[in-house]
Amino acid sequence: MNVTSIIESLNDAQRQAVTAPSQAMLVLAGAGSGKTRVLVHRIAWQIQVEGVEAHSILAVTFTNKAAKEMRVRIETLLKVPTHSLWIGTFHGIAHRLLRRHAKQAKLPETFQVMDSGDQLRVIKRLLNTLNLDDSKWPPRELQWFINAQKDEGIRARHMLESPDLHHRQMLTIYRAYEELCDRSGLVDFAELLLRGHELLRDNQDVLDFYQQRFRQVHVDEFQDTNTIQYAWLRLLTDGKDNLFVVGDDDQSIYGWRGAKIENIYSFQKHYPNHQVIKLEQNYRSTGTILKAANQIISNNSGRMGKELWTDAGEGDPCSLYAAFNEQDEAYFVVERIRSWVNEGGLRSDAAILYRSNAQSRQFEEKLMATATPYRVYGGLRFFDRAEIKNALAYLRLIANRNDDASFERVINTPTRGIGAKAIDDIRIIARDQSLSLWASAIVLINQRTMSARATNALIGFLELIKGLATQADGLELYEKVKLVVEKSGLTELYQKEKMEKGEEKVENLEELVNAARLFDFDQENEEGMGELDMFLTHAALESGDSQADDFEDCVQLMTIHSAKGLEFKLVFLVGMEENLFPSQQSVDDVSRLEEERRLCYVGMTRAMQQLYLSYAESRRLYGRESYPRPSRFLREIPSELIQEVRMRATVSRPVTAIQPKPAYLKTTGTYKLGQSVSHVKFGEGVVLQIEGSGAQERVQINFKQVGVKWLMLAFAKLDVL
DNA sequence: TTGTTCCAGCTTTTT
DNA sequence: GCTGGAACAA
Repeated sequence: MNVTSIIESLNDAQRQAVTAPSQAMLVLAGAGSGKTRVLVHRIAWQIQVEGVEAHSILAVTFTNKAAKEMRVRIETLLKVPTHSLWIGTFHGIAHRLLRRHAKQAKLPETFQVMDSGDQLRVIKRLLNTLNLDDSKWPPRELQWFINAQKDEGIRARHMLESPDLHHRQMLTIYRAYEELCDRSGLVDFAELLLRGHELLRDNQDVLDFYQQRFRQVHVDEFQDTNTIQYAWLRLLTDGKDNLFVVGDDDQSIYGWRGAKIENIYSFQKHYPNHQVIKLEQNYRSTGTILKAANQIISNNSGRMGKELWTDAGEGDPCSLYAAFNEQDEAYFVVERIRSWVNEGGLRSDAAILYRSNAQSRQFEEKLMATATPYRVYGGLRFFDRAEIKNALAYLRLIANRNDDASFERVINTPTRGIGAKAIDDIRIIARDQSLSLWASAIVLINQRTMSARATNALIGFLELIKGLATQADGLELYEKVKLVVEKSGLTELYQKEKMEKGEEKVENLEELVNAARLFDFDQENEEGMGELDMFLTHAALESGDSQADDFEDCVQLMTIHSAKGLEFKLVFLVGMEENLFPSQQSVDDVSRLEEERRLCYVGMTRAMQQLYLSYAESRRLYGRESYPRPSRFLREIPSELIQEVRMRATVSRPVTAIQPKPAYLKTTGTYKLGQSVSHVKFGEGVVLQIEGSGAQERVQINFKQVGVKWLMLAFAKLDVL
């Protein structure tokens, strides 16, 4: 294989980074400057040219998606499979180490990974057993508190007893939570990292082994690492100067979840022999878009300093639309997308980016009304769905009887006559005798204190689990899943549920069986884990796409956060208003405001050809009409880069007063209550309500197939029947 | 046990 | 103003 194929397509800075001799390296890669490319080629270079074994290379990312993409790209470049190459997320790699060295990590061999939903439930239950009022101790806050401590590497026993009563109580709960997790063999996400760090820190032999094994350690999105992740990287590369990190301080947008942008500065201190390479040539956007983005980000302090440029030409100016209200904003955006599509553009090249999820609705309604296919990112993921979690809980109980979280989840799902009283009794025994719920249930049965009926119900449940475990023995993975789905009564439960909801749940359960069938055990197989354990881990660590692949050409709707790393020809950055973007909670804190500004920078640099910015002069928020000021970020863009768009004929409008409805805009009178109508997409229905007038006129229709919906008359293609 | 009502909360998200 | 979850009633 020849060396040129690895470096020929690279620019000077990229090539320098890729071919540098082994040393600590910080690659500051601006948006669209070929960050992943450098990482991929660097690894290929080391294997191909430096003769480093794939086995001795570690590459860490934040998302499974990024890890997968990197592996595929390396394999494509090298034209060989790279099985022994360790590429994974921080959590995935930590998990792998903990499995291998469970004993040294002081974990049971059968430990299971909890996702954040599981964690929240465990905390709620814990508050219950501690007889604490969860309105006074909000579970979410506690979850946040515990994770924040763990992210900083702090265990309950490290924390000082504080005179502050509130703090002391938090500490007590943290301690109790740790005990409960230990007893149940459950490990939350933050714990994976913390344990992973402790494993290396406290076991010199393990540390030596991996330090020697990994000749090269690569990290993607380094600006997003938190304290414990960086500490872990440092242990692994201690004294070896072999840490290669790629990141962009200007794209650090996860400070609120513990990411430490400071790690970039610390890196330079901790690895004094490091080299810094900046990638500033951008291959994505037009010159105008880059100039605007550069201007915005230049308002931040303490940057490493970077300025994106392109030789691709200036392109069109950015467009700014001042909408009358949020409806008008949505109308404008959807109209622009329609003309983009009419001119031959793909819907999937157009993205609507917003600061908060709640903003998506307006756009969805307008897109729906114009029958424009769209896809909203975010929301429930496959493995997060209640029916899937229930099925998984049965499987987890089969794998580990002590998994209290799962036990509690399914003991009465579907209902089998085990009421709150019985469950309470079990909890009390568990608490008093430090037993798992499973063991406590057996104790409770033997006490013979319950009614015969309750006892039988409980015995029935325990027998069911035991029976499933026996029957599952020796079956293929997918057969086990199928067995559980059918015999647990879940399918039956959802079949009885009315409407499409239940049907969908049954389908999801079938999909779970299918997922198990397709589960690539060999590829994921690690450290001799059982196939079922591996599958359960996979479900926790990789929650799956929120939507099945949709091959239809769709407009993309998502938050700016989730757009990071993506690019679109046509981008709408909407809701550019003070208190929305930047968000209310960020405006009085400089560092948070700067993070909002970085977010704005991230949003703008998603655009390849055309960037539209918009704000509404009036917006209904939490049921209240507000008159926000345009976002300060808009003022930070030089006016010569911006073109104001006016859609309406109206030239000016008093800023203060609420617009009286012009007399010429009145209800058309075509639609009456009870009128039968038909819609291209939704079929036949009956008009229930009419509201607003003119362009804002909406009708509520009860469709036979899809139920009640509000439609904008201006767009809805309705026929009177 | 189910359906209803009430009430808090309301950035951003991956693992 | 809406939504999801919990408390409550039947």
